[in-house]
Amino acid sequence: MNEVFSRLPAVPDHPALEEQVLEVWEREETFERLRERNRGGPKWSFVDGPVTANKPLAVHTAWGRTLKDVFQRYKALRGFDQRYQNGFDCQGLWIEVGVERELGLNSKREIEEFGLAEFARRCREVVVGYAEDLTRGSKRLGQWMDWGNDYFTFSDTNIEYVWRFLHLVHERGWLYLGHRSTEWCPRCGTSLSQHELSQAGVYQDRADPSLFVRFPLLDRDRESLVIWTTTPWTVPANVAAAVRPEAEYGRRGNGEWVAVARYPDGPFVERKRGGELVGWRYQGAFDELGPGAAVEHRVIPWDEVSLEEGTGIVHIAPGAGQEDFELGRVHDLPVLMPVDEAGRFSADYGWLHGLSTTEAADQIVGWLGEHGYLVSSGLYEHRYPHCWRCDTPLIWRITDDWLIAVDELRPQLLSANAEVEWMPAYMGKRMDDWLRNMGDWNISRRRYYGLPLPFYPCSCGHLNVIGSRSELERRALDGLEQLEELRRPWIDAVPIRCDACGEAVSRVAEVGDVWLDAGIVPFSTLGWQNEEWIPEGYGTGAARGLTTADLPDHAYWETWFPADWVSEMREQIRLWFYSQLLMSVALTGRPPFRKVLGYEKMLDETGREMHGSWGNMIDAEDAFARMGADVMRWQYCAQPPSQNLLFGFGPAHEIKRRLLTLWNSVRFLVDYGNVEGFRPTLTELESGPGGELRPLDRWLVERTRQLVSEVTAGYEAYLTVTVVRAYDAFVDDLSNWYIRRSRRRFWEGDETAFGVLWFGLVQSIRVIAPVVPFLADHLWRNLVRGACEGAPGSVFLAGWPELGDPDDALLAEVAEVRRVVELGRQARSSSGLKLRQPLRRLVVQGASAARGHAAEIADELRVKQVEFGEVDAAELRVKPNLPLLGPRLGRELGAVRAALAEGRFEELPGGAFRVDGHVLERDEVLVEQAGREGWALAADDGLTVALETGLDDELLLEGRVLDLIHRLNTMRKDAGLELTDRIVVTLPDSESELVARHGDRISAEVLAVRIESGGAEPAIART
RNA sequence: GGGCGAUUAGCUCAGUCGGUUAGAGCGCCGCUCUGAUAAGGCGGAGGUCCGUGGUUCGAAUCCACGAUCGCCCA
Repeated sequence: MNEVFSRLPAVPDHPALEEQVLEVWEREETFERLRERNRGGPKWSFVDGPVTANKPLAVHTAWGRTLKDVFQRYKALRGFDQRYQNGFDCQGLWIEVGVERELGLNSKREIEEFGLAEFARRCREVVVGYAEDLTRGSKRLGQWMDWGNDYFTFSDTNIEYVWRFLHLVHERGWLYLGHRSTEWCPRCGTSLSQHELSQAGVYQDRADPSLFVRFPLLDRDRESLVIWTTTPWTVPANVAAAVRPEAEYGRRGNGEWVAVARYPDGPFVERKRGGELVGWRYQGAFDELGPGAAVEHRVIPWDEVSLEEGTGIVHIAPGAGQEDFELGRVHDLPVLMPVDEAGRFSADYGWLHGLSTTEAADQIVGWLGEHGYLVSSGLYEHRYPHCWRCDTPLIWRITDDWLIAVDELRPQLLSANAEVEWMPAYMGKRMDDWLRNMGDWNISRRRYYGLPLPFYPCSCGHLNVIGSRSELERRALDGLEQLEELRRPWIDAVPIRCDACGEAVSRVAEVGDVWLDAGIVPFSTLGWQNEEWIPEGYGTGAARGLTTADLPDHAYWETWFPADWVSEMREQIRLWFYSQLLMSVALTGRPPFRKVLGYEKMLDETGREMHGSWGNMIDAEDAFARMGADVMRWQYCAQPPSQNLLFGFGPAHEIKRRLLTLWNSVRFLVDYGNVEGFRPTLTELESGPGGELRPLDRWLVERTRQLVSEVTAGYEAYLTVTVVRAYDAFVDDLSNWYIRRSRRRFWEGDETAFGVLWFGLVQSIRVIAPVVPFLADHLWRNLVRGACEGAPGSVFLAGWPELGDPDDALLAEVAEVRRVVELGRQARSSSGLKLRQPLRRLVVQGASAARGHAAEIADELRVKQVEFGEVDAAELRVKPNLPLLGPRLGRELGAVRAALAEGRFEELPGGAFRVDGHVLERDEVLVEQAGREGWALAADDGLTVALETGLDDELLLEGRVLDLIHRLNTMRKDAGLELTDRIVVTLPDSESELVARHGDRISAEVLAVRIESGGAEPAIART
């Protein structure tokens, strides 16, 4: 016999099933057909943030990719035309540092010796390799993207678009070369931008030396200033000491001056206002080494001097600290910069020459001690910034960096951000805070593999900024023939003619911040201001041969910009979301996205950070193999985005069990549907199930409607957690109410029940498909495609169910029935009467809506009769209806409550009560019943059920029948019989009364063709 | 140092507009069902709702202060 549905194994093998589905998608070009189907439909624009191509897919990245895929799939099911362009981030420190490590190079000098051209080629190879890895992993995750049509930020096209932006920035007068103190990574040999410093992991706890240093005063005999520092290497750069003018300072017996507030116990032999100390001159600790000797060290005033830590006298080294530098400008202090790009002391510093800032620390402390400058030293634990890439502690150096002034743009940025809908909302506030407080954008990096800054400053004072490749070619004096890519080292060999004086001028050595590369994406990939559409025009420079992406024309940009939705982790607020916003506002005055979904951090399942070295990192491949992509996706989607995700195999196990309920429900339909020859009707997905619907059937249909409307609302709000929760609740209702209540109908072949169950399952599979695409499509193929003529081959080609609004009254009715049943079970449980023992009667009070479902309740609780009415009980419990009585009685409520609790009330006709001098109307109280002999009661929220516990011979006999049926069915199972096998039952003579009175029932329940008598124990045999 | 958020059962978290006996999942214990069975159902133990004070007839919920943790900024 040909079965309509394929049988399902008892437990799904997710990874195997997913591989199968991937093959089908590939073979049948399901994704291409979906895109074809939606072509010309309304547009939904999503722009994918570039993923750095420097490692294979990680479970962290898979979170974001899942969210992107879920909403793209949802929108596709709703008929939206989409772009599906994936992107890779290909330049910058991430890439460089990885290659540097791989090549065993450890400084900029070694990279230059290795050769920049070869270095660039190696960087490209790494990007190509990881782009392939990431693509493979993302496909395995189920992400539907236009793979092969990706954007790569190292393409010349992308670089040109950034140039164009920088050109405009220069025209507006926002570009400048800043001479400032910046955070500097001595290992990488470059400064860092403010937003690089804002990345997670930059500020780390760290124990540094804590030094109290004495500077002898020049004009005051045997007196000195005491300062405090945690960076010994900055002491040789000291030029001043700052005091708070209005604070009080005191001199100790040994001549040391400190702030009184820091040492309230004194004793001090002399006290002065800080202002009186200003101008005092002192001797630097390292003056004899050279640079310090030429400096006049003096005391300066500063209102910001902290009286919370240190000595209240602050060591000022403008060459080695940010505030110091700013203060130095105000007071016109000399700048001593003791260390070079690599953080090593320069030749001017005598015996310190060549030492790094960390190597020098101990020696400096020793030297200060030996020469009488050290008061004391120890260790100090504090948060200190580290390089986001190589973890080296940062230092401060004075550098000339290219910056974009943001003050003029700031108001526009703020108003643009106000138009963006952020989810969760607090992330929008974070962006707002950042925009209000951010400083100018440092866009230069002294590195190699990155966007070449198109700046050509001429000695005549004119700054040439090149805005495009053609402009470069037009103005080039030399080197065009060797220009492989717009990249170092090739571009450095192309000097241009200065616009102002006509002299030859070279490019600056710096490359650009990676966030320029990423921020320009909504322009460079969509063809902003591009006159003519160029097929495969994006694959230029380093991206040549890697992608088939076109460079579209401006009309296309107009169609797809701004993005309707973007989604990345919270960190991107100050990174990609920011750079995009700034570039977009500068170029167009508009925000580049309408809605943003941000999400928090991923941790391991115990709440710790995942670290390779801690052994708690989960490899994506491992997760695919052991939990499967659907389970991973479910785990991501079940997570409120405003909270950290605790990811792991433990939660995965739980999810598998939950998905098993769905699986079991489908399996139930498949098994019995096959047995009974059920054939679903495709049109019923639109029209609703056919046949004579019973109340329970109508309930499942309404419940399905409710699910579709809840899930739709969840997707529309970009909240997957709502979707997952609604789905979970639905499956529970379908399985534990509809199927359980209807079992008998299924094994009697009730077409209507099959149709209704099929309807509920299929509709639910359709709406959960974006979250678990593999499982959903697998089940769709079984339940619909294989069973219905002309059915769409994939759930993703079936559109979205349009079922209308649910009937809330019916849903509420059944909810009440279930409450009654739950209370009934409680009552049974409390009286110790198991369900296999039938009981005579159940009385229900306070559940009028459930009245029409008496038969269901009776069956569910195995009682002969259900009555609705007053529970006649020994004790009446009356509670106040607080929302009504609170406002009415106010202060007297307490006494009334107490009186009710103690039973001091009088029942009045019509359901009212007299209590403590007040008359409480019927609706102002909640009445419950409690205990009476021979009854088991359970009550909750004004609903009471009473179960009659008395047993008579007939009930006892029926209990024995049910026990026997149970026993025989267990024997069937133990014997491994099929659901349809018929048996002969042999029973001992002691059971003859059961057979005589209930023989037919027993036969029907255990599928017996006849019952024989004999033996000492019941036995069965297959016929 | 400044800002934001959090603190509820052993663990992870819900808790609507202030309302009656504060819930769920997992884990634990017991029971139960047996035609979903490597499942399902019910019950139990387990709570100083971070602390203190205030507002209110009534506070996990609102306010103030404090503690601890996290995040962001410096």
